[in-house]
Parts: sequence; structure tokens; C-alpha cells
Amino acid sequence: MIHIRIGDWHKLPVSLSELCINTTLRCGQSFRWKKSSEDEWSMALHGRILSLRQDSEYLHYRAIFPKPTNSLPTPPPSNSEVDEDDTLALIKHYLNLEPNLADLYAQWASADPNFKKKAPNFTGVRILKQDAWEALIGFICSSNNNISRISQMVEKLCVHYGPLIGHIGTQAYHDFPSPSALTGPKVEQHLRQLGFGYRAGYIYQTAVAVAQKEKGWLDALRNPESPVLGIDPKPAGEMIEGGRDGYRRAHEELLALKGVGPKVADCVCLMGLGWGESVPVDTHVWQIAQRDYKFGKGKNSSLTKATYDAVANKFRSLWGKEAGWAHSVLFTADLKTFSGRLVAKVEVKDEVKILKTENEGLVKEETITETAVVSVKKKTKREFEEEEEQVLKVEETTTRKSKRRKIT
DNA sequence: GAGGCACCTGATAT
DNA sequence: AATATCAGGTGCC
Repeated sequence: MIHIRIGDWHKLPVSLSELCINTTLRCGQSFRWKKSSEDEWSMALHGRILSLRQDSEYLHYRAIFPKPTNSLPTPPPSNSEVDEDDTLALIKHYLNLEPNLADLYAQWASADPNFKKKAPNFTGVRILKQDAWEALIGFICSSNNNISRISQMVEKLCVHYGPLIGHIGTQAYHDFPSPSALTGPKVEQHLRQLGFGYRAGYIYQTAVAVAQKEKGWLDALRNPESPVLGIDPKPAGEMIEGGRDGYRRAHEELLALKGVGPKVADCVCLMGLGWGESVPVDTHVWQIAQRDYKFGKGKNSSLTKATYDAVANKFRSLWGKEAGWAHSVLFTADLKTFSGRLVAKVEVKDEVKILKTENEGLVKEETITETAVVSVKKKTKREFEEEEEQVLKVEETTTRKSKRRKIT
């Protein structure tokens, strides 16, 4: 018999433009969130299963705690209020709810016409404050890979090497394994068997390297303005073109790990260590840079290390200290997962729901319906089934729009 | 420094 | 149906 304690649902007032979990949890920064029911996302975090729901006014959250079956000599006082406060603090920290996203979007939009054009259909994209170690391994898995398989690989790491936290229905939730859990002599071979490919060696070697460092080595590379939960922030120095000293030091240290190149190091800096100026340049971002920011010619005709730095510096000079955040909004807008489908953006005005389609570049409204249909044809069967309902809503809406057009 | 290739795997496109 | 290409790159020559 497993003893658990299921907390009540609580809510936090958050607008969809300040946070959209349906986009933020699926845009490839965290690989562990699972859909636990219709419109509910869950993940094991800090010894509990955290579940999130969202409507247009509130973020709803709940924690499920495991309860040890062997009672301790002096059971710690665990009244529910303490845990609720703890979970609220955890959520505010993990979801990085402090910054005002509308202000940030406005700032990036005023500095950059392309951002101004693309971002309105992708509001509420927030950079999560993830555990640095988990981010490190997750992004080592990401090389030459897709989000779906990365998520499957991370799940395998958790199931085989991470602690079991609990269940929702029949679905087990494991936390992410510690470095030392991945240093066993057969880990690499086992991961190969599990389908990790050449990343098996990277993960094993990086786990050994990190486990041999002094405790807290990775978190010592954090942006002091963005410390771990419970520590007071400190200033992080002056922002310069290539990023602050602490960022560049963190990046350099990470590069020494196997399977960590400039792109993975930047992902860890941005999403695990709190360095907002970190701009990961991958194939998507490189394409965006060529398409929308005049890269791809002359000296920077291919994505070399020099070009990588040039692109990152360009975005830092354009968007400033949180350039990596702005970059993630455009990255998300470019993801195939979100292309041609309804963005999880629902504006509620006087009880009238206005559903927006993306591809704002296509100005003519008569073509929007057609665009939606074409994108449906491109989808895989599973994607289609997942999103069918939403796509139908798009078609309804666009139909309505075109009807309105005919009237006017 | 820059260029070129091999590298695991599973899904999708042709 | 077999084969090429792609997916949030990195290591090594």
C-alpha cells in the first residue's frame, strides 16, 4: 500500500499573456512535462508531483506528496499549510513568474520590427528556471535530435535511474537522476541499449566529470541575480557585447564537458543557470538569422563558430540583457509543432472569444482558412489527432472572419 | 580558425 | 516498399 498525500488545487492569478503553459511547457526547454489529463500537465519536481492547469484568469496548481511508509522516530511536523507555501514558492521560482512579460515583449518589440511582427501570436512564452544538471543532460540529448525523442530519452533516464515520486492513475512519475546515479560501470552500455545512440557516452562521461567536481560546482556558475530558491540575489556585473563575465566563464567551463558544444552550453546557461543574455544558435535560429536578419552572406555564409558568435552578439545588441528570452519566443514561433495551428492564445473580451491564427505575415484574411487546411495535411497522424479539435476551431473562426469580410 | 565528415535513432517524406 | 532526409550538434581530423 502506497501512502500519499494529495494536496488541494490552488490558484494564482496569471493572464495568458504573462504565462501560457501550453506553449511554455512544450517549446523544447523542459522535456519532462506530461499531459496527465485533458488540459492538465504534470511533472515530478522537488520530491512531489506538480500538476498545472490554466484558464484565462488563473494558473491552477496541485502537489502530490509521497508519504514514507516507515514512520520516523520523530515525525516532522508537516501540516498542509507549510507544504502549500513551499509549493507556491517552488512554482513562482520554477516558472520564473517575477518578470513582467508584457513589459519585456514591449521592449523587444520596440527595438526590433521582426519581433514586433512575430511575437503577438506567441505571447506568454516564459523561460523556466530549471535545475542546471537536468538541463545539462537534457540538452546533451538534444544534439541532432527532435523534441519528441529527447523527451523519451529523458523519461528513460528518470525511469531507470531516478527516484520514483508517485503515480497519477497508472502513470509513474520519477524525478531526474543525480549525477552519481549515472556513473555506474554499465551505464553507457545500458543507455546504448535504450536507444540513446552516441549520446550514451556523452552522458556517462559528463556524469562522471560532474560527480567528481566539488559539490555545488554547477550552481556556482549561476547568474547571481538568479540564484537557486531560497538564496538572495546579488548583482551580476556589467553587460557587454559578448555577455557578462560570469556568463562567459560559465559557458567556457561547460564546453569542457563531453557532448557540450557552444549551443548546448548556451542552453544550459540560459535555462539552467539564469544567464538571460545567452543565445543558443541552432539550425532553427540560424535559419531565422538568415531569413529575417540578413545573415548567410559573405563572411558569415555558414554557421561556423565565428558566425555563431556574430549571430548571438547581434541578438544581444538588439534585445539586451534578456536576449535569450526574446530569442526563445522567435524560436517557439518557428517550431513545426506550433506551425499552422491555433496558438494557445485566447483573448477574452466582453465574453467574446477571439481566436488568433499565426502566420501573421499572410495579411489577406481570405487565405487564412486555406493556410490552416494546408498545414493540417502536413501534420503527422498523431499531431493531427492531438490538435484536430483546435484546428477545427481555427477553421471555424477564419470562416467567421471571412464571412464578416464579405459583409463589410 | 575554417572546412568536412562520421555519428545513433526513429519518424517522415519521396 | 526501399531509400533519403531531418531532428534545437559535437568531436575529431
